[in-house]
Amino acid sequence: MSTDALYTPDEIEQRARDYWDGERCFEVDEDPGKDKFYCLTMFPYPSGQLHMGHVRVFTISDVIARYQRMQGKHVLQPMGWDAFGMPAENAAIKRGVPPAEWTYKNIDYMRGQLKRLGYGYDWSREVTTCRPEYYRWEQWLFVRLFKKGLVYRKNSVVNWDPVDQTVLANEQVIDGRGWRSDALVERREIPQWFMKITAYADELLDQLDSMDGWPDSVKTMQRNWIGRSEGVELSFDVDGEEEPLTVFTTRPDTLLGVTYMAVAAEHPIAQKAAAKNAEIATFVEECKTMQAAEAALETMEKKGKPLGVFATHPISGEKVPLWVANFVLMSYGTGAVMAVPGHDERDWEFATKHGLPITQVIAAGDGSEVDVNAAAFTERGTLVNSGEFDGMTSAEAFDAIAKRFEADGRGRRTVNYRLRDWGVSRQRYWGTPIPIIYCDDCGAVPVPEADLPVVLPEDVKVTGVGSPLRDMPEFVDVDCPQCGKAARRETDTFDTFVESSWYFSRYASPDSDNAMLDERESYWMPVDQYTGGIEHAILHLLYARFFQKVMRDEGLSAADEPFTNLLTQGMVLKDGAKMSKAKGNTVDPQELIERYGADTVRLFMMSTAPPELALEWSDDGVQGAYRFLKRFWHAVQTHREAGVTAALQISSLDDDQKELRRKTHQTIAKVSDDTGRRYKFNTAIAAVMELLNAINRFDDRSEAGRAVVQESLESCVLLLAPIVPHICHELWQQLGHESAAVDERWPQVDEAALAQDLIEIVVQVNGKLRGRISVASDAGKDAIAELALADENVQRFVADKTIRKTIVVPGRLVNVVV
RNA sequence: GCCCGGGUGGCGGAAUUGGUAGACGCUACGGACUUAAAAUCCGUUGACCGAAAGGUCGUGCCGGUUCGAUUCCGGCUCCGGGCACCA
Repeated sequence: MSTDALYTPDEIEQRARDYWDGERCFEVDEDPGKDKFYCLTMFPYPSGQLHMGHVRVFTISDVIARYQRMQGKHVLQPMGWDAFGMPAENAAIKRGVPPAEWTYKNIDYMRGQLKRLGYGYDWSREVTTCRPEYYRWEQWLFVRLFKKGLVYRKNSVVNWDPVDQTVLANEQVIDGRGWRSDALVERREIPQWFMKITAYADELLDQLDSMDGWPDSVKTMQRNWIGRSEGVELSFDVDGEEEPLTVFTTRPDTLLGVTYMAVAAEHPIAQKAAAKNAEIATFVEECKTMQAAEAALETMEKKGKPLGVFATHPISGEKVPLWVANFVLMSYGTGAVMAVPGHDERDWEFATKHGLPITQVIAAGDGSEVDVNAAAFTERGTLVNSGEFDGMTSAEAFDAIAKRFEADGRGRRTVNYRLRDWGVSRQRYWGTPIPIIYCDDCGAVPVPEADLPVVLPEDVKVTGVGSPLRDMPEFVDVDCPQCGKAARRETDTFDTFVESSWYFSRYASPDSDNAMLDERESYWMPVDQYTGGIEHAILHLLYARFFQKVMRDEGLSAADEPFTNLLTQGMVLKDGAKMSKAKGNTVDPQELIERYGADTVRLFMMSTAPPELALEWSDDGVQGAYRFLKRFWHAVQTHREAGVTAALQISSLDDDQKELRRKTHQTIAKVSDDTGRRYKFNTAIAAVMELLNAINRFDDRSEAGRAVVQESLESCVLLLAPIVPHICHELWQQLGHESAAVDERWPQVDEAALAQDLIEIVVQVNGKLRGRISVASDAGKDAIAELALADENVQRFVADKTIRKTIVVPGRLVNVVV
């Protein structure tokens, strides 16, 4: 074989890229006459270089985009940068480089990597969130929401590092200590800004029911996260307190089983008791060293102390002891809970540990024995030991008790959500400045629209202690926009989830400098296909849905939901663990691209596992992908070297030619379904590999034989074009086409080519495989059964036994039950 | 702890609606080509029994439904993701 027929990915991929760039293939306008398809990937944080997880998700999305383009859709696939975040500050602390400089340098490098991988992005729409042109609009929206009452300020808990005098992210707390200082982390309450996502809780919940394009697992997680529960809010009088203690319960039917109550360490009742009692004071102090993360809270040892204070049970009138407990949080609900140890697991454990009484007030609905001293009985049932409510079902008692409280004015039915309002303040430098000015006279005043954006100074020194913004008088010292008096600018920045909650819309009008979104938004939104990591199933995807509704209600969009279809991909693992620098098990995509080319990397990623599953990295698997591309390349070269191919004459094919043609069209059908509907690219690739194996085995150099091979090879090229676009671009031309593969339509199945005279059917006896028979594809059930029984091996198992039943599944199997 | 996933050969995985378990690829082994190596090509490859035909077992564990279960149901177990300041 001549040298120029060798597979040389470097040159081939360069030529394909030059063509796409030269023709501006992936730049799209808003053409109302065309059927749009908006294909989006969760944009990356510019950490420095692409990792395998990026390569995987971007390739999945690019395959879908290119497939949709071959379906004739007007496809938008944009790319941008989620550019604010902690790593830039950490790099700055470590190397003294300003975060902005570090970030922009990373973006430039990673953009080059993305281009080398051949993704079909419309780079003219690139969005970078750390640019004032971008973040000014979220400042603008924040001010609008402030005026609308959807934004408010309240105290909330952070992890405080007493040595570095700084707020730590949960990630920076390791075993309860600061990651840099190693100091014991404290809970500290500071005033922070919140967005009222709870105002949209019901809509966020209800709409999930009609989101057919989302995986059930993600919808279930979001439902549970929102956690809507109907219950009753009721109050207990407390000895020596003016104000009654209010609690929420979803199980008012268990009310007579309350044997104690628990309040948070920060609760005024606990504080008062601590002032009088050293032991309680010590315990309350101890509660401060807890972490803010819920996982830490839920897994820690449940501790408490009796306060020596009693509440009066609102129905029985009995005295109920109050405890202070480390698992009750002041910031959630009312900071107090009623405890029913007989019918709640956590209360049961706490009561057992501290010798508190356990009372049964619910009996099993089916009358079976219940022993609440052995374990909490958490099911609903029939009330016992509950005075006038005895004999009611849990549901009846719920109503009766709720009514009683409503009549007394001591409580009310209410709906409670697990979902909490979104705290958007971060005590960090590298983020969007929160557009608020604090005035001694006017309070918190939003920055007027005309003064936006509040630009983040980029020329700073980050030390890791305190906030750089706070030390910059030119940033902090401003006049109050309302009264003109000297005032102070807010130095906190937004949670970076704010930027990622609306970037998908900004891609439609990335250059709009007089509006957050313009009329182009209505052409592209909602996103047709959104692809990203399953780790974003709740937070990012819920915040983005919330923002979409907020933008809709501000008249910026007509869409209720931002993402019609969602695909969540698994992680890339090596040796069973997530690839990460910390574990030292990363594989640099750049090295592989340089060695094998982008197509090999893309092919390996798509062929080794379906998108949703975790993908186990394998160097040998990459080799296998490379080998396949070489075989593919050589198959086309071998075919070409035999000269020009004549037109295919379908009517005059022999059996072998028909068989290859059948395999070709079976493959088209399979790959179309796998790529277009199932998103199982691994089995799509396996099917094309099978077809190529069949082509290589097919040794018919006749004119008709070569025509069949031509059709098969062309099918392979088009079916693989979304996955390995560079090699397919080249091979398409080599197969004699003037047009570019990127502009071709997806191949169509010729149903006639699929027809088969004889099919194989499996014969089982008592569910065990005993033989195979060949039957006419249109044979009736009786004929199939007769043939099955005639099989020699089947006879061995049936011969001397009575046939009780014969099950015939046409086209599949026969099962003889003896 | 709570919520959501997952567990199939030596490995990644396939089996789409309850119907042939192991497609396709990798590894390993054997062979061809080569002075040699690389590359490439051909063959074998779940375990066990058997010369073969063929048989027995087998999809994390225990149990159930069914003519038939990797698939459905109940109970466990291990691994992963999320848990509101990693992105």
